[in-house]
Amino acid sequence: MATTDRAEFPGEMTQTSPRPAARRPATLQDVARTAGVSPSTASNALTGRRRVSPEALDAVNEAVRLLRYRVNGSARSLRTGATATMGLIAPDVTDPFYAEMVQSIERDARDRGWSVILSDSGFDPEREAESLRHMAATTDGVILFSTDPRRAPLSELPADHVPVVACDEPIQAAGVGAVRSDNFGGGRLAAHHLVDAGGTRFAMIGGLGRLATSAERREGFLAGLRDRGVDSDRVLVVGREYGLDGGRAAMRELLDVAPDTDAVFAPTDGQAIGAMFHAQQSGRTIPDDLQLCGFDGIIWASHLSPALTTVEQDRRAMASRAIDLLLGMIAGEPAETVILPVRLLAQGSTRVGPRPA
Amino acid sequence: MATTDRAEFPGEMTQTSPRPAARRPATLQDVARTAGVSPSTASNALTGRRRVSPEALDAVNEAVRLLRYRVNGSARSLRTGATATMGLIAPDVTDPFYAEMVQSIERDARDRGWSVILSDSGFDPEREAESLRHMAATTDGVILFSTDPRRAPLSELPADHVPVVACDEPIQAAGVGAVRSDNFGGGRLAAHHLVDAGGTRFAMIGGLGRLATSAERREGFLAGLRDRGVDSDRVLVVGREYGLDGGRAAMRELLDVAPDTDAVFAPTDGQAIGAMFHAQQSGRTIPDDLQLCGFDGIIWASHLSPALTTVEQDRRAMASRAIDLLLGMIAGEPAETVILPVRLLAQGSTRVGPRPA
DNA sequence: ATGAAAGCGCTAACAA
DNA sequence: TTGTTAGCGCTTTCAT
Repeated sequence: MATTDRAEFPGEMTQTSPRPAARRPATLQDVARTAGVSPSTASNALTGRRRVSPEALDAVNEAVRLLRYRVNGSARSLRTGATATMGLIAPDVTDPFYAEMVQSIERDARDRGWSVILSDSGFDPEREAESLRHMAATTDGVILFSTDPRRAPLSELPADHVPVVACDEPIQAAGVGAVRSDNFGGGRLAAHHLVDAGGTRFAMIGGLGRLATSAERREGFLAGLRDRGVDSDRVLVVGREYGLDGGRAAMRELLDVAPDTDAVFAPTDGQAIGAMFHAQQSGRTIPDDLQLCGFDGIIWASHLSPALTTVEQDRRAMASRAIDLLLGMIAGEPAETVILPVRLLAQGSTRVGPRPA
Repeated sequence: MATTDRAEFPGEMTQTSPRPAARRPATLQDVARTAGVSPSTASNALTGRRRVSPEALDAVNEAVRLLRYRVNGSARSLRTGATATMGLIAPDVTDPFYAEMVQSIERDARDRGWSVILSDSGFDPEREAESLRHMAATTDGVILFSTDPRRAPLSELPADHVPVVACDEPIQAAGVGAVRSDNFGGGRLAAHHLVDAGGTRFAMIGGLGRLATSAERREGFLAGLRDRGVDSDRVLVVGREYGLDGGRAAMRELLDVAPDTDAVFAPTDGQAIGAMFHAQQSGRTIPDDLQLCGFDGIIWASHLSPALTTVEQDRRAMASRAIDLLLGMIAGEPAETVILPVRLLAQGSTRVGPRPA
């Protein structure tokens, strides 16, 4: 590194150079010198934070092109205290719902000139807290799909608090932004639909899951059943694990305990699909023997046979609102809570209910 | 920001403070002062790059705890030229295969103290190149699931080349590390299996996809058929789009052109599953009417009815080998190419072939 | 509209 | 083993 001296004998240049001339990357100083302006003018030309004469601007841009200059992010961050990087913590990027959210958020962020550091918490509050702590020190803000809201991991953060937007999951802490769907309303929507489609013996699988979201959807579902005169005390609620396997297990338990169930709600599509697979492999026909409604609206739901009826979340909107909110908070605006509407996507796993006259 | 002065009148302290005392985060200087040592000793105590007396070590650690010190990554990076951050570029994190790879890589990296900046290229070489360029300037190395190997985007990088490991996809460029499965061998494995399971009229869907991986698997498949005496010129190869929709479209085309096909290979599970959905919805029974074999071994493959026979890639191994390789290259070791073995996961979408006596 | 100069927080020569 | 000091590349007063 320190041996920047040229070879003293031409012969030495002929050595098998494993790498093409590894020149020191150009600095802003180099650009300024080449452009014939001062470093501060070069800086202002590039950042646009101060007006610069057209000539200077051109000269700087030309020098940048010539020298293939790229700003040194570390130096800029050290100076300004900002990194143009945000953290993103999700419980399981293998789950299509989170995967879609990650994709949308990352694209949206990049389009605005931001980088995204990803962390998969694996539904583990420890990992989540550790990632959050790390990101508090290395990013300008974090979008968090929290795994355990009761833990309120934010209070454990170092004094320098990063802006945090809680996505999908509520978090009990002041100063935290939040973006999520109308989970209660969605659960209620599912209940109404299942009743209208002719369900008579209702159950919910995955209704005991650790995510607060699951609880909200469950309460909405039970309330929706009550709206229609169903005694919600008689509604079976089983299962707490997420994903296909969680749904399978819950459906197994359900068919064991209450084989005459004919209308089932699941708080996530992953669980609903796992449940559907198990029910079908146990010989049930959907929707004839059993009607099923999920939540999320992941792409897979629409490809299955039958396609899964589900309460669709507007993932794109959640992503962009979360970023709007986070960037706003980074810029000093106050934290807000955004609740997005959901809609019922009626597909083959439920029968269309009797049309009202 | 600049007004760090205390309020001159006690009364002013009572103003509604929107945020808890936003103290300046502690610096290493602060730690050194508190611990009663020099900055360099504090630095060495924390990084372990030079031996430090036990007393000094204790004092520094205590000061760190006391002041809740966290190292300023920008400053460290500016000084050392390293960021402890790697880039990860994948074409579509919504595809379970990439999602699983991203999850494994991220976990593995974090366990080793590295952060991961994610970029979804959306199968777009432009986005891919742009991300690569950006990461070349902000990370210490990149793991790249390239979308278009012929483009050889690496040659366009600025002179300062980051170490790059091409994962899953080959890249035509010197000095690039590579980790991928034995795609040719896997395709051949699929062919043998389908023949042994009684297939007679073979086809491949998604065999025209843009990824080089698809071509390798195709060639292996055709070679495998030839091994068994099948005239590979008579094997239909259709479809170029990825994902469930790509597989659906390809199967539609196939059933249209050659409805008597009874054994199909797809180069990715996503395509295979889409194809299976379409075939089933067109009234075919799998495996009775049509046998199907995919490639990747994603979790969904094992949940379907019937479960999808597939050539399984060792995703965990790919992830950890890619990171090993990348960290090695960052440390100055030469680029290598690692080819990992695959195995056939025989499930319900193919009939078990006649056992050889 | 421009330039000179200071300094963000850290690590690594170098000296002791 | 420790401390002193310089400087990584950038932005930003402040002065012109």
